[in-house]
Amino acid sequence: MPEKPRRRPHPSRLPTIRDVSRLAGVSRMTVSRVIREPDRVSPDTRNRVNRAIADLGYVPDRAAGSLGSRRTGFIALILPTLTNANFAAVAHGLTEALRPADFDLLIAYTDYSLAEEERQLRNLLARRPEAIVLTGGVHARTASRLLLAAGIPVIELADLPRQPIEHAVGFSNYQAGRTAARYLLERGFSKIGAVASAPEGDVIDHRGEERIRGFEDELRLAGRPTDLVLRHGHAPVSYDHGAAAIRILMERDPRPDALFAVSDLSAVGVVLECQRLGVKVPQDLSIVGFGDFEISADINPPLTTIHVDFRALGRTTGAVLLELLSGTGRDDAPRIIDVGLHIVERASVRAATC
Amino acid sequence: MPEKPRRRPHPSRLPTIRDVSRLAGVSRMTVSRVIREPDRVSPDTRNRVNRAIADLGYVPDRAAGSLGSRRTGFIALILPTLTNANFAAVAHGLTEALRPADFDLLIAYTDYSLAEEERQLRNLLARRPEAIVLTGGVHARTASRLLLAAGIPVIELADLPRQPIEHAVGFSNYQAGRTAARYLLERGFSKIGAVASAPEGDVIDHRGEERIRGFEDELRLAGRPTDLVLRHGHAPVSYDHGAAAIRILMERDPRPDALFAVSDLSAVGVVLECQRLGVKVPQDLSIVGFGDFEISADINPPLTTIHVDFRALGRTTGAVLLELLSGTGRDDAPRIIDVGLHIVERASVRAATC
DNA sequence: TGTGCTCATGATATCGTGCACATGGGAACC
DNA sequence: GGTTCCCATGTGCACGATATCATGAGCACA
Repeated sequence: MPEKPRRRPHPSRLPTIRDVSRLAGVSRMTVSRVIREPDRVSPDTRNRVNRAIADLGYVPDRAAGSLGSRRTGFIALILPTLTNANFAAVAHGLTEALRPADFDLLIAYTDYSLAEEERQLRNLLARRPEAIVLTGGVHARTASRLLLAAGIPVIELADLPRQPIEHAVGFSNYQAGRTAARYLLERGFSKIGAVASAPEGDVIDHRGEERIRGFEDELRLAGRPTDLVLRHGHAPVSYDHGAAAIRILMERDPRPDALFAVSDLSAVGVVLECQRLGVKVPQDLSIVGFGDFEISADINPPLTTIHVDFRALGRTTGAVLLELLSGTGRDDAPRIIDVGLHIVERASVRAATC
Repeated sequence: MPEKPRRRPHPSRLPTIRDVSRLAGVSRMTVSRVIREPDRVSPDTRNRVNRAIADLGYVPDRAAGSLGSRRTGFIALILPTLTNANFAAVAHGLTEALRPADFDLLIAYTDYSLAEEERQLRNLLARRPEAIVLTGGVHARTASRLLLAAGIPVIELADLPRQPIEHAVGFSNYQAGRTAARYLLERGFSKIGAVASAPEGDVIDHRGEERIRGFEDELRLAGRPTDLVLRHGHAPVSYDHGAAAIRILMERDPRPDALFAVSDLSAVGVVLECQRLGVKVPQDLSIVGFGDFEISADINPPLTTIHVDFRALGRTTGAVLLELLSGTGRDDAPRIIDVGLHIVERASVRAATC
């Protein structure tokens, strides 16, 4: 028996599952099955329904579907910015991993502000994501509370915090800084400096700051001074940041003979400014960067830098997510995955003098 | 009188508007009003409800809300890629404009594939966006049909197609190419070349191809040959593309004395490779790019290029969107907005020889 | 005092889909 | 041949919110 008649819907509305069911002469539930578990519908009926779907141009409303199923298919992603190629790569990698499972990414960015992160978080929560991915490290207190109260998996990205909220996929920025310092120390440099951004209000590059902290600690452990570590400008850094910073440092006495830049973007700026100033890299100044951006390999000289595969990081995060979400709900032990990092040696560092 | 009792909800669920209404001793409708039109609720009641909201940590479920209100608050954005700084800037600009009106961006990217664009489109439509923004120009036939059938505003971005689907905010890539050619012709160059990507399957940079088409047309109108226009590699182009392309062109006889690169990324690669090859820019080779990326101003020599303010383009698109969506539904005349472009003269082009 | 208006609030009916359970027919089994 | 089971399909309702209309109190005005 057909379903009881309803008020005629507004004619300009998008077709609904009911329109399809009427056209195909089946119940709504059968249409729903054809879409989600076609094997459980007889081939004959299935064809009829599929034709009706095509004729009407029917596209299921996922908002409506998620109301009942409690599955929105959304994953929330909060990044500092999209204009950084490495963060964009994270988004790409995550999408790659998630797409086959029919998840959509809800992307927000904070411009490195904690207050903005919290605002974005609150906003995203209203869309009922099934998991939240955000850059790891420092969060506003209220934000942490919101994250815990949401009752969904939380993955911190790109840094392994000492106290992760729950899961984390990334690497130790602190160790990255120490690695850079050790690399320069081992090569016998004596006047080692660094360039980073300075905090401005709540706009702080916490991961960059971790790297510089590690860098300074390693210098101190080696009994070296840290007064050539320059914090200048504010996040996000870019070419101009490096250019301005190196101009300042070259006024210092003594001048640095080696430099770690908190980001390749800044490091590239240093290299280009050195070209203009007539400072020879690496003869007069050696440079190590972080991030291994595309441009880093192409400038002259190509940049020695710390490489992290951010796209893979995104993919790994996606894989962890799928595991957590497909799971039976048990086994929610925190995943802490270190994707590691390594130095890519190019020509911006002078060979050891010893 | 209180609402009729319901089955006790699952205890671990997120609080709903009903939980709030019970705690505050009001109806659900009143809670809804406190959130969306607080002025229409008495201060006393409003405070009670707000306290209940805070106590429970209630966050409204927008998916549920949109079912009734037919307003999802989603704007769909389809871009070729996120790893291009100019497209990322579009996303930023659009977000800026849309955030105050409480819209969220649903971002998808196609990797320059038309088939992928259509897939993404179909996927996005299931979220019932209130408008669709996508890069303008060429689309799959099915995609165009889907766009029209969706019954929502469609804005094409970053190119002004000859036949826009509906609205368009951007500039003429064809004119950009002609402008570049005219610029080089006026400066008296005789062996003018260009580098672009070649189509590969359905992976085509249609906007870049428009620029090259304009460039070639202008050369032809001036009676010049176009055999130094090189299509090489496939989209998206980057530094390596330019480096490889210039190596090929420098084998040609005659060699070009001036070059237009379809994108600054490629142009920067050309400049850097010229540094390595010992080709002097601009003395031996002059270069004009497109896009005015951040790196373009910082390399040596800095790049003469065609500038388009993509962030502003995003903001303008957002403003148009708000106008279209706030409107009464009438006045849906197509908006075609040309944001223009201009040449930024730097040092990569030799001064006129005449 | 009666009429009419505004204001604050509530009751009810959806919005479009998925879940849980019901139903009926046919095959399989002893 | 009766019982059991499975398969294909249908029914009813819940999901969490909003739109619409209803209600009653309070007030102004003639």
